[in-house]
Amino acid sequence: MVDLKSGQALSLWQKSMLEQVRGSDPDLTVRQLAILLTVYLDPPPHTVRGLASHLNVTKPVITRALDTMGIMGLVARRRDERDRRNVLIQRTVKGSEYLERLGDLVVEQAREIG
Amino acid sequence: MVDLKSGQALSLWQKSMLEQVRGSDPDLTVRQLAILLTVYLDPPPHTVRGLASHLNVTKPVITRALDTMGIMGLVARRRDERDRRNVLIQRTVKGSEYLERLGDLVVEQAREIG
DNA sequence: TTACACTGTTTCACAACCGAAACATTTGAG
DNA sequence: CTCAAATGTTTCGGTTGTGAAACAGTGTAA
Repeated sequence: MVDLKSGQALSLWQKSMLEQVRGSDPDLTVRQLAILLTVYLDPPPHTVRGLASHLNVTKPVITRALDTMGIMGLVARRRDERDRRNVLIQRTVKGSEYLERLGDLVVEQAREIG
Repeated sequence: MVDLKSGQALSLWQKSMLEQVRGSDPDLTVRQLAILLTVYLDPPPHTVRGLASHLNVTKPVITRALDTMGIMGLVARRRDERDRRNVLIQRTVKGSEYLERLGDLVVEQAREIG
């Protein structure tokens, strides 16, 4: 299924990056995208601390990325009622749609290579 | 060979993004990465004008990205002697190595999925 | 030669991101 | 109750990227 040569991998990345750059949507940074993907693909719960550790970045990086993507409607925050120090990061409909489009886009580009 | 499901595509992206973010190398922006990949994968010659048109961004974006990546040693600039208005963007050994690593990294993550 | 068209670059004011450190809130242990 | 530990956020100073517009250098055609 997924047997990728190095050259094909780079070509896939180029095509996908180009699609994202050319589009009118505001670009997400690489870090923001990594956070978004982790929130949607890894099992919850997701906390600021956990994401920071997982990505090997500082906590403020996560807070700021959540601010930005929160405004865009791609993720939501909620306090953990069991331990009110924690903030739980949650998925949104808009975020799901965004990633669905991204996935389809990559698949599309992959098909053009094979 | 390359038959990617949407979920697999997103998982591949997540893993690759995480590898890039976690690394100590300074992150390239999505735009910078798109430029770098285009210079190395599409046939030369590459000009500022051409890249700007290809990525659908303004010329200063290309100039600045080339400044940054030039300092990093990932690309080089040279004036076109046939038409000295043009600047030709050239590959470097360091840039080749950088993309080689990126390609291997994506292939590696793809293998873990299949 | 003179005027114009075309390159890539620089400038401007502004917004976004960064790491480190200080901060407020909440929890839990003594 | 009190104080230390843990959470996420905000502030600080500095760096980098942005679009629009002005810019300098080069080619081209009248």
